[in-house]
Amino acid sequence: MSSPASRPASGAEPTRRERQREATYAEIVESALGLLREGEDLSLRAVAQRMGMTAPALYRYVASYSELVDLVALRIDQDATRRFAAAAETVPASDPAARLVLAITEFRTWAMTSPREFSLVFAHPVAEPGCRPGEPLTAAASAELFTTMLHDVWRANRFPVPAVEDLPEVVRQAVLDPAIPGPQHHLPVEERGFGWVAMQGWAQLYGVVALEVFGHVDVRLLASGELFLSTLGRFAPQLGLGADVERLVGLARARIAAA
Amino acid sequence: MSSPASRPASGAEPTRRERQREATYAEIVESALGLLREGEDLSLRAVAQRMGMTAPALYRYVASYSELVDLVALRIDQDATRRFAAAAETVPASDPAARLVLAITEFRTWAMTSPREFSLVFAHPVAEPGCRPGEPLTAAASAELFTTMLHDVWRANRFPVPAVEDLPEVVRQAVLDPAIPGPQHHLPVEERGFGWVAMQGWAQLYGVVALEVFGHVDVRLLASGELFLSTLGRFAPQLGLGADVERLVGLARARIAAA
DNA sequence: CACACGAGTGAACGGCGTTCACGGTAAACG
DNA sequence: CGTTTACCGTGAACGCCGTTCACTCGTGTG
Repeated sequence: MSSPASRPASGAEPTRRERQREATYAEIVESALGLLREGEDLSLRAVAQRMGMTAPALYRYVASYSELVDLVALRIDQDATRRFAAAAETVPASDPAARLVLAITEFRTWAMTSPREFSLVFAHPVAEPGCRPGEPLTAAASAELFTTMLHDVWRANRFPVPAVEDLPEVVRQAVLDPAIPGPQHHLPVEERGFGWVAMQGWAQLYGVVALEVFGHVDVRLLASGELFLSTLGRFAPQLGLGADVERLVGLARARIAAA
Repeated sequence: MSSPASRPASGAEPTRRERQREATYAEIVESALGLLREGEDLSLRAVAQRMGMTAPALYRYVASYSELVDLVALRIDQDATRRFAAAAETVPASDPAARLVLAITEFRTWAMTSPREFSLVFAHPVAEPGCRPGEPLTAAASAELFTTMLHDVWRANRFPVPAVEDLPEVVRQAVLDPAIPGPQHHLPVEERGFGWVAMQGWAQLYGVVALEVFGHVDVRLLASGELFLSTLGRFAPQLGLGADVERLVGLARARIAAA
């Protein structure tokens, strides 16, 4: 059954074989990404062929096709998150609202230009038979980034968040023990209401982007991104950014136009 | 290439062969639905076997596997829409807001209990390689239903909608010539701003439901539906239902608890 | 009656995920 | 040093898939 590769844990330098193995892992994911980028189907055989190997050999590294997909999805999420962060960096840290807006605008642009990658990461697990909702995806780097950036906004302007004790029971529990890593863990208990606002914001963002990517929006509206922008404009005031809405939406519009 | 079945258009009664053919069509879709319901994989061979036929025979009815999927998705959308409408009917037509809320709550419940059907209809086209965003899906019965119900709310309370001339250029064009059939077509031009509100509302609803179905929400929050309810509560005021929010959210909460 | 056409079949092709028995090569050990 | 062991990769095979093609019925039409 070959347990998931006996990593040296914290042992000293990795041995030759281990380095080799790690390199092959990387090449597998890289090849898979290449396939996706070129519009090819993602399959074990195709990945193997790209590496000059045969499909069964890949089973020394992944237990199944779906594990390969998970691996790739994880990597896509990480790469994309780096890209979102880079978009935010184009503006000084003293303007956290602008950074947040640029990052989520980049999220939308990325999703529109890489729909297959997007759906792999964000709409993947449900297509297979015999799966129930629940069990959140591992790919959460982007969610953590957005939460952190929203947290920066909150640190700057302390927009109002619901009191923990006013939240419904289940929500309170979820907020007090967040499933996704991030800055919420370090918040004092009284301020954990922030997490609830973050979830709602994420739902808004994800919703409009998914709707656009999956083709449920009038084609003529897609390029302009007006639906996305209006969602942005509607949510910003809840983040204490009411006075800044026009500037922020303008920022997002400019970035969309530039893409 | 056998154009898509030479229907008798508006000709008198259908001939024997045509009735037979129509029945087979129906049985194909029915068998496919059965497979989905039972958690089996959807495949031409499986559908054929279920009907006591062989796979190649299906090519007399559908041109390809993906056309079968489209057919099934269309049917799922229709069935589900009937279900949403039935949920609305449990409350008098004099209370359009309650009807709308019950319908979309049923939409969420349906999506959560039939995730594969949901993703077939609402997250389908992007997974295949070589497809660009755009070209909206045919499955739009549910969208039309929700728009109509929102329109009923608007007729009752005339909540404010943006003036057509205030809308961005592309939005105005889309609103003046809607892609989805519905009551907007019969609206006087000055009132077409309603369509923009409808799209935004649909984006909200779709977003939170998709997020939940695709497992990007804390498991503990799923059953209660609090994220959905809070989205509802946040959007209702924009529909001139500010005074009614508690009642409407209560209605939705009760229906979720009952399911 | 003869004809044409529609529906359905079986065989086949290439591709897929996956399993398995087998070789070779590099590391690990005495 | 030699030997053992563990790992990496192969080729063949299985059963599934979508799809094509030549073929056979049986029915409806002229």
